Amino acid sequence: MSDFTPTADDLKTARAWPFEEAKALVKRLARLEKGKPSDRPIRFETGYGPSGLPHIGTFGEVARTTMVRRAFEALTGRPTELICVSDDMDGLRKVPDNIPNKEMLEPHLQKPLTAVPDPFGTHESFAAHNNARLKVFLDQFGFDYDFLSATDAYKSGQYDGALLRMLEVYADVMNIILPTIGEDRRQTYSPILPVSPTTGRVLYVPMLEIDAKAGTVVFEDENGEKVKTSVTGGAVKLQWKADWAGRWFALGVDYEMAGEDLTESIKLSSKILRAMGGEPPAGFNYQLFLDEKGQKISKSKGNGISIDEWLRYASPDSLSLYMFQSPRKAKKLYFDIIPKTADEYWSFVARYHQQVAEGNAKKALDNPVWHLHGGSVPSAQPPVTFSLLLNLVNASGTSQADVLRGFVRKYRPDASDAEMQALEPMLGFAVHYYEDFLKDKKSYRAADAREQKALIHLRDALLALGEDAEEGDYQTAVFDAGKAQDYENIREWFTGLYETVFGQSEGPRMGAFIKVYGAEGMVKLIDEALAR
RNA sequence: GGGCCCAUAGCUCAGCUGGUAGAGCAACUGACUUUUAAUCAGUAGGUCACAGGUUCGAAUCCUGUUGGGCUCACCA
Repeated sequence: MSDFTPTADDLKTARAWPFEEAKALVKRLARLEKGKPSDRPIRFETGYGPSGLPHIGTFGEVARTTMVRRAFEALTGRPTELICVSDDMDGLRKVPDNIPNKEMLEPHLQKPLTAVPDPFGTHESFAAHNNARLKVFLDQFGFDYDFLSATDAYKSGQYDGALLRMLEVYADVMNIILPTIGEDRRQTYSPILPVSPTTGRVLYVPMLEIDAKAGTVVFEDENGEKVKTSVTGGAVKLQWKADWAGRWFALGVDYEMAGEDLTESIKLSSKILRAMGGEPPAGFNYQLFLDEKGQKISKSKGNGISIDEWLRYASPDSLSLYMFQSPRKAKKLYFDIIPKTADEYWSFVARYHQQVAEGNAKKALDNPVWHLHGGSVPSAQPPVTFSLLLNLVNASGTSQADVLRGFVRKYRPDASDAEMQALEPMLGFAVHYYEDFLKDKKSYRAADAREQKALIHLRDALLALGEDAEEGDYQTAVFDAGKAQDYENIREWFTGLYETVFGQSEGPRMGAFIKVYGAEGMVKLIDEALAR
């Protein structure tokens, strides 16, 4: 690690967007605290609908929020925390398509997800199952966060204050929300959704009476009976935008970002929060992802890239880099950018260490990798780029990590153990990429008469040389084989060799390749080519 | 139609408290000539979407236009 400690001045002038966000947050706090800062942790939040599986947007949101968090910490030195809230008290609206035992969920429609049994049979509820999956997902990337179940928050009384406050300003809240919804819905709308004491379902019914002092509401239950209930302790939950405002109020959220599709919701929730006497968190709306053709990526269309696909070909760090870049711009997310982003990541790492060594703090703070790693940038870099590795894997036509590793040793004999270690994950990515995209593009042709002779010549030479010859000897053998057939331009022979043996018109430097791949292995490849 | 966001080299982006356009990759040329890749050296490539305005000076600020994305019933 070549970390450095930026000066206050460096930090103040840092312009990378996480710093801009951090500064906006500082302003918010200054306004709020009026010169007497508390020592409470500054709270960052991300929220999830628990019915959906974690996806690339989930990663992006947590990664980006974490970048702002780290920038804020560096800027202010204040303690922070990130709360990931799962909205698991929401009613089950419909049975998802992508689960087993669908029929067992039917009777539980409209119940809070924490009250719906787990169709996978592994957890105590459907919500618990999805929450566990979310946590595994986040942990896989090493995110630092505190998980909060909305159901727990309601039931434990953590939201009670917000609920009671909501009753006090009920009329204002209604006035804010009603103009934004349809005529029909207005008649029955309520920001407060009671849970039916008889059926356990989340009810979308109007409040017949409200007693802010007592903290109670009256509504009509599904059986037609009027029920009076306290709003505390999980007897009711808040609906969507009110829920967001209530959560901000109850948790004292200081920072939250959201996709731009939620811009309007944020505005409305902010109004509600202000009506309650709260101050909306800082944050911004990041843009959605597009596919190669500029179409919006949606799970139903199946276009674009999933997070699993990205991680099959490149590291989580490279994905973080992608998330760092231009968050306000709708970005195209498709396969071609993966190798590029992977290489860019390492070149930023290299540049970062150079910037630190030169004492150029401004540049270092602008460098994406500072933000990806919160200032602790790994020092060991792989000795080759991903695109070189792809060339190698493609040229050699091998998906054996051993052979690739050998190649890299040849090319970069002075690579340290740490560098070779950093190469390891990259080898797997390259092999995947080769197998999925490059392998099928190979097309072998049969050798013509002259090429056959030359190949046989080379084959015999290799057998004679055996496994222990020098790289140069192998290289010479290849040339001799070509010269013996009187190729006027030796390049022709190489092209023929590549096309018949490797199935492409370009290939690896032969001497090095044979040394690493083994003379015997090469003989085998030649035999295969001769048999075509 | 209203609101919000975006528009810089082929690609991905940087440049934003206004001061003669940058990087990486791709492309091209050359060197090594025992090919290719790599490496090294170099070249080319942009009226900063368009049009106005403010200014001594605008990619940068303002207005408008065009193009793209999101959003404006319900659900989250």
